[in-house]
Amino acid sequence: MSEQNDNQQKLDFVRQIVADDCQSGKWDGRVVTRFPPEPNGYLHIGHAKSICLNFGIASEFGGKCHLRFDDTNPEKEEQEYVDSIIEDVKWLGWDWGQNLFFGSDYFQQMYDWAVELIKKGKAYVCDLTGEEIRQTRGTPTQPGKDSPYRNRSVDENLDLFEKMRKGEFPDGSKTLRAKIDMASPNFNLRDPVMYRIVHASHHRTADNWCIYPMYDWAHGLEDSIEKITHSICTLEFENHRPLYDWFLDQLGIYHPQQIEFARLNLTYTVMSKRKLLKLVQEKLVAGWDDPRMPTIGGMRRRGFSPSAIRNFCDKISVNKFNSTIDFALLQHCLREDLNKTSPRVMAVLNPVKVVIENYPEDKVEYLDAINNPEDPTAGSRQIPFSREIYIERDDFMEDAPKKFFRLTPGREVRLRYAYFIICTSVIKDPAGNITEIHCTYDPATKGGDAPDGRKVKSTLHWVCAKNAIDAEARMYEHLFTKENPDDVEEGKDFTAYLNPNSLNVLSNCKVEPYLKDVKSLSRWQFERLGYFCVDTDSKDGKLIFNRTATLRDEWAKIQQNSK
RNA sequence: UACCCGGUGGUGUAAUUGGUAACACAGAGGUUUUUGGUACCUCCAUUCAUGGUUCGAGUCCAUGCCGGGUAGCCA
Repeated sequence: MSEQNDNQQKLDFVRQIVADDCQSGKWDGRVVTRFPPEPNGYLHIGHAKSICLNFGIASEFGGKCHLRFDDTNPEKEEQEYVDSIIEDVKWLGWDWGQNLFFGSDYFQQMYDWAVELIKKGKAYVCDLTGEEIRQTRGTPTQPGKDSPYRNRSVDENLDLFEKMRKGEFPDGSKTLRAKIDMASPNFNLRDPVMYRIVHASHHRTADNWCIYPMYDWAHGLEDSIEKITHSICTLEFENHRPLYDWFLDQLGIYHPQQIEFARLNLTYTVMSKRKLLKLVQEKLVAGWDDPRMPTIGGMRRRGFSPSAIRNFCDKISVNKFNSTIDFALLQHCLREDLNKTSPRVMAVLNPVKVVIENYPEDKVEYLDAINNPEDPTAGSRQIPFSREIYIERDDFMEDAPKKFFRLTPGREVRLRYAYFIICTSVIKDPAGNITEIHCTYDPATKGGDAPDGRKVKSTLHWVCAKNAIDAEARMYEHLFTKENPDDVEEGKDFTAYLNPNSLNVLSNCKVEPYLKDVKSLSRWQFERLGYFCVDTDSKDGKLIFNRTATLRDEWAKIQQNSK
């Protein structure tokens, strides 16, 4: 058993079940879980919760976790999704070893078991149309009606089922149904469909099959074949568990335990595949990996690290009731990791030129800058300094309120790793916009400390004008303005709450020359601004950064509160 | 109005399984600081309601209230 359990750390209810089973020897000490995505879309942060749960349990209890594609619906599934899912799970840092499986590999076995159920008189071929099945299913308060085909003979069922498989019937003309109880209070037991006829080519089995198993029939069999011990799924399958159990019991085959947990909800985001697809299709975002999307691909491109996501999944734990996690918790996990791992660098997003009047015209000197104060092994680098530099426009105010500590006429501030400067004058264009700020510097403060011990209230980041590299920064905010975009008013849909400011492109940024050869997707902290990640669109000569997250910002809070 | 599941601070999870509500996030205030970052400190709930069992209930029982899920030939 794992260290975590030896230490008697709090176990969530799923892990508690697994721990109890290990203790009682229910599965002979085996722990086998699985992550079973349908390859019909991209993975998102909600899937990450499930992935971390299943792979996490396997690794903590010395078991295995299978990656299994539940590919039983050829009309929706594609190889492209299989590839992206594999990439995403790997990126998150999980390893399934040899245990990569596909539900479609079990089609023959499933078929044979269906035949067995027919022989036992537990399944029948039904000629009702979809509409008729719906009409005879009954309502919550009324039982359904038996299908007129319910009592066909075993031989007839066997014959018809074989013909279904051979392609002798058109799509939708017949189904194979389990013969259970049309009066069951649980709809799932009102003679559920096991097979439907679909003449569609499957991404793996091509045209070998024209009948495809339904989820309820297929899923338990897949679990059984793979000798899964704990089949963990989301809450909406709770009502399906009796059916999961029924199929396995009728067949008398290996029977895993299904356990349901609540799916993840996050403030300011939508999680359903349908809604995410709509955002992509209607071009409300740039694609599945748009950095504003909660998809794993989007988050990767935004600059999230796998460990930030995994820590987040640990912290939220799992439970059986619906809850909505504050986006701020995700952000906290992100910053916690990025703070420790991201090299610091200086970049000016919204530049204004500063001329240091008493600094020699042609001089360039190199100053020592620490790469990461949280990580001594990250070392330091040399940054160029000269008479003209850029600072952030927001770091200067002509008429500053008392709580503004930054540059303002007559006040001394520090340029990080460089010198103290004092603003002496401001140059404006005819329209009144500031074009240059003139300052003087104190040569004795080189490196950022005054030998006489005098202090300054603030430190500014800057970039040497002569050596600066141009860059673009894509500034992101929440995709939605509303905490719960799913909570819609009459006549609106969730897209009504899209944040018009969710993307703001700054194309005139200046970054220090150290960033010349950055690698795609590398993560940096721009001092005093936030964490940034090199976008996949970034090229030599055209640097593009995505703002992953801002730093916590006291000054922004003060401004906000004074409004 | 059928069946299933669930209710602990603003949010998310804990509570030695009946022993006197803990941790984290958010928020507020403060200390430190060459990032208004980081780190650190302080403050912020008597557990949906009402009854009951008990020396003792967030934990057990009853009733009620509230929330979620379920009527695809989707998963």
